Amino acid sequence: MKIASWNVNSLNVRLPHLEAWLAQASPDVVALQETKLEDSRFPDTALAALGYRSVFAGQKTYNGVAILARSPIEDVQIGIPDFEDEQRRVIAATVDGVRIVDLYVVNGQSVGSDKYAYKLRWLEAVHDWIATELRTHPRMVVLGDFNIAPDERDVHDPAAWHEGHILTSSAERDALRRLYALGLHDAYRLHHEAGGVFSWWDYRQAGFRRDLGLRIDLTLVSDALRPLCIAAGIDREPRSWERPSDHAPAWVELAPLEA
DNA sequence: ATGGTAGATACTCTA
Repeated sequence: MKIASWNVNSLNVRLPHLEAWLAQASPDVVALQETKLEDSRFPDTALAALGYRSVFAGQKTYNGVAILARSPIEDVQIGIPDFEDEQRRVIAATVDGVRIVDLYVVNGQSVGSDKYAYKLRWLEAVHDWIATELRTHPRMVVLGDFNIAPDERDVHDPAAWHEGHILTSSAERDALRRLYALGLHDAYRLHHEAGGVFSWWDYRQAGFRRDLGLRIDLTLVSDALRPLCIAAGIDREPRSWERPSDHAPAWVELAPLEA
């Protein structure tokens, strides 16, 4: 079972990229972020033609998340329960017995800003919700654009991306460690100790050509799934295509599950 | 070097 995450930065623009990548990578489940589409405009018919069901929670201009799957998608949850938020950043559902939690984590703008405070509040709410959710769904994958680089290996220039910068600040990394403490494991790191492999490159300053990236798109597997996680990776290729998203797809492969 | 580019919307915000 191959499960992937991709921040497409406008599904309206990136539908051809998504279609091409689905055909070549053949994932079973895909979590999308930054679809930037109202639900009435979601291309569910085009995706169904490729064999994918879809559930989605979008809005105009900003945010927007979706889960695509070849198998039936059950028990869909939109947003964090008991956390008021107009921004469409969370969708969860069960596919083939695995709870999929798709997150588009708040960017945070700059350390100390109102948006940064919102990011930390939001991460706290996610933590408390996931803690509860794990009790009923021990087989869980939490994935998406985390907008946090876990450690120095995930940053092209740790001197520039330090503890006072968004995406690498101490408070953000502490929030990520609190998710790990629930029994969630960075699947990419389980299989790759070395750093220098990234999932996001700024459009500016020829970031991709110079490989000035960060690894901020993560797939976390629960304790129960960890022994079944047989591979993980980041597919850089779509970032090199014409008019790309600024993010590349990240994926994990799970061995077949017992019933 | 406080810029740069991209997307959506409406002449600016977010990332």
